[in-house]
Amino acid sequence: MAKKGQGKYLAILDAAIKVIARHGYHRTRVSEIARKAGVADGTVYLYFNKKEDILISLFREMMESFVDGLKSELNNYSTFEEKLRYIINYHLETLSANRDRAMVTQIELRQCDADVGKKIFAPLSKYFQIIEEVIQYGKTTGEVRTEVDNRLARKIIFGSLDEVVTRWVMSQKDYSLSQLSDPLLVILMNGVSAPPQPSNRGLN
Amino acid sequence: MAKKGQGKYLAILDAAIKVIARHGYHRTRVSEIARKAGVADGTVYLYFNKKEDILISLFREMMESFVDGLKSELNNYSTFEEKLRYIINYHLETLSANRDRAMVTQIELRQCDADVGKKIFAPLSKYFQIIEEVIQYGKTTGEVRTEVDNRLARKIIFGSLDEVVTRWVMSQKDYSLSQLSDPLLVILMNGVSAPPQPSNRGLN
Amino acid sequence: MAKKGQGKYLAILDAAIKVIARHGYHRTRVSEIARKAGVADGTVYLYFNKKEDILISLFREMMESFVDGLKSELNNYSTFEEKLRYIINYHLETLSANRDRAMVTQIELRQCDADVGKKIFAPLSKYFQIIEEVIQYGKTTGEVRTEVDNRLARKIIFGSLDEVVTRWVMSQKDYSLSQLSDPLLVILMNGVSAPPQPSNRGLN
Amino acid sequence: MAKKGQGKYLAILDAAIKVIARHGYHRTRVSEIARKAGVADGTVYLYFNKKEDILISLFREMMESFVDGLKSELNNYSTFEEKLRYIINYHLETLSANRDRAMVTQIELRQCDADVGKKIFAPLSKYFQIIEEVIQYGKTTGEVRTEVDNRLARKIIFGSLDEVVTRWVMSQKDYSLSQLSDPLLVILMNGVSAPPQPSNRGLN
DNA sequence: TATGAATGAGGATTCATTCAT
DNA sequence: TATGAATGAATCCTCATTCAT
Repeated sequence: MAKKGQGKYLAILDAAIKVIARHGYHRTRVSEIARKAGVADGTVYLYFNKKEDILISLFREMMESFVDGLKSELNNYSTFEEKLRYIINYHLETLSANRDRAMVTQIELRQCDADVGKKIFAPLSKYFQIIEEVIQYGKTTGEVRTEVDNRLARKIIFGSLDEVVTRWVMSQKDYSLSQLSDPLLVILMNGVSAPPQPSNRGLN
Repeated sequence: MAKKGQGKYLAILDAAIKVIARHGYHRTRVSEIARKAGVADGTVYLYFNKKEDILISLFREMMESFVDGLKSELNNYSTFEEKLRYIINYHLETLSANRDRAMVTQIELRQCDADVGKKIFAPLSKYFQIIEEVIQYGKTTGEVRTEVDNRLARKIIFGSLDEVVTRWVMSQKDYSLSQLSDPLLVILMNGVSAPPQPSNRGLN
Repeated sequence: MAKKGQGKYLAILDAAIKVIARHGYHRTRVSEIARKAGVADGTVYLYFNKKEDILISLFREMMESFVDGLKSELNNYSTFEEKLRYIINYHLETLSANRDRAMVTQIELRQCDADVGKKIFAPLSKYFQIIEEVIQYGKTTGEVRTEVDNRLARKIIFGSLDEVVTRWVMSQKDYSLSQLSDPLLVILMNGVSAPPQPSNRGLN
Repeated sequence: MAKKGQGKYLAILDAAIKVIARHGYHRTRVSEIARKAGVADGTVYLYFNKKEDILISLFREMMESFVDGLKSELNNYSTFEEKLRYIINYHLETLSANRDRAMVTQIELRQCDADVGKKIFAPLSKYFQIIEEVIQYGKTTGEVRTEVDNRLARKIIFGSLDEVVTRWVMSQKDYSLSQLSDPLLVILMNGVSAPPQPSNRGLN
């Protein structure tokens, strides 16, 4: 039952994702995580100090691999639009690849106590930083208007992605997240408003 | 100690907001809500069936008054842009008016178990519907591109607002939410991208 | 099952005496005390904050009633010897009246952690004080040598009584403690040494 | 880290004395003893069957060396008074030489369960026997009144010494135990009472 | 309606002990 | 002999919920 690889530590994290996704963190008993990981209850405490630490480690591991994966590819793209498209694709595809993982990220990780919140913020803020850097890059290439506030734009981008994923996770339906990438990119780039009419003004 | 008005029911909800905002839902004891509301522990169960119901009622009450307030004013505006501006203003100002309330909405309400999630979705979806109707309205006035997917646009609008509020609630800093209304509107309307260069100017 | 009188508080203490005497404090489960007291597990925590507090309260209650009973009678005696005899009788009879109680006092109460030790010392020291006052009184009546150190004499008196009770508690045999009162008094008063021989010196 | 000498067995006992003196037996984890002894947790179980056995062995070793040391010297004294003085000195000096050791003897060793109590009694009773033999010897030399009950006198002597040491161990103050030897001897020999007044002096 | 003492199921955590190496 | 990772039984305490008053 226990996973190989880096051993019981990963086995416990893997089990935690599944169990927490199903029941929610607070309804999850440590003993159930242990059972699913194929270890004894006490073994969990050789790798984590408290139940809460499982959640925090879970998020840290996920965010780190998420951000690492994102960073490594991002340099392959040279325009802002390509970079943003990549972020959107990466975000949606990574999260839709594993619904359990997404569920933990979107729902469970927000509930926690203030302490947890802070510990979770650190890895998240690296992602924020990357987005803001891309926006800044867009300004240097002239693709992004200079009046745009980097931080606000980042909140809009991240907030949109996050909401899209949240609704997907909460929805029973099984639509594909990736199909939303292109329309999302278009709106983030151009907004929702129709371009000013080429105006038949001149015709009158 | 007990609030007047609609009596103990509201007193309990008021107390719940404060206590949950401070400690988080799961760390909040029913007895603490009761104490803060000035009623006996058992009295809480004359108005609510389970602890969970307090949270659900809390959200329903908040969303209903939120949506009612939004609806009643929205008709005063005749263009899509005005309507969207109003939604943004209303959302940010209503939530920044009471940090405790905002905290409960943004953080605590997401934690709950699947059941709770569903009960919470109903009032929220009314808000979603209003936003989508406004978008649809924008299409009829020609302000919104018809290719824009209503549901996706709604997710972007709501997701952006939600993220802006979430960062505000989590942030220690005390900046004003309202100041973000205008720049947010601009980006949602026009996106982040710079307009195509009139460019061939020099060619003429 | 629950005792009447001052209600559950006393019922729990009574149950605790019996259970702790049988199994020892550390082997005693709170749930067993609760069961014997005829209350629910949680009820114990309405009257005591921690398991440890049961032990402390137990000792405080016992020492207080012990000291109160001792004080009230002690004034009836006017010589040091009578007072000391009364202390000895009272100590031995009170403790032999309830073997469970004695067992808790003699054995279990000494084990505790430093914190407990300190909380237990306060009531005990009242008893020490009474003994020392009686010794001092003996000096004023000329019954006690003035070179005798009050504190040391108190330790000898208390230590002797304590050891006598400890051996009785630990012994399986069922001899009477009271029968030791008189010989104990004699030795404490006169020591073990034979008086100097009236010495047939004069006869030679 | 591991002590030399008889090897790990003694290292573990030494470590146990220190750790138990600091935290108390029940709060002491076997792993802490192992760490302090410089051995692995499992190694402890090559030398002791159960945690409890460490305590019992500890006491047995201490009592055996205590009794051996006492016996060997006791024959050097020929009067009861000298022998008793030696016992008192030896008891107080031996225990004050190592506060950790004393702490374990006085406090921790009393806590244990009935089973432990019995196993501990055997080595202790050798000490009791020696004291009683000395008392009996005092009767043969005429130094001790024959009415004195040997067992009771032993309890008084041991109880006094024990109480003196207990108060010293529990006290924060750092007074010398040895200084109590002489006054203790005087009271045990002669009691606390003043000699009968030669009184009829004035009549002559 | 209102109370709040009482309930008791539930679960995180500890730590003595084992055993494969 | 020695190790120390792994075990899992054991239990204190919390707190949502009930119900006699």
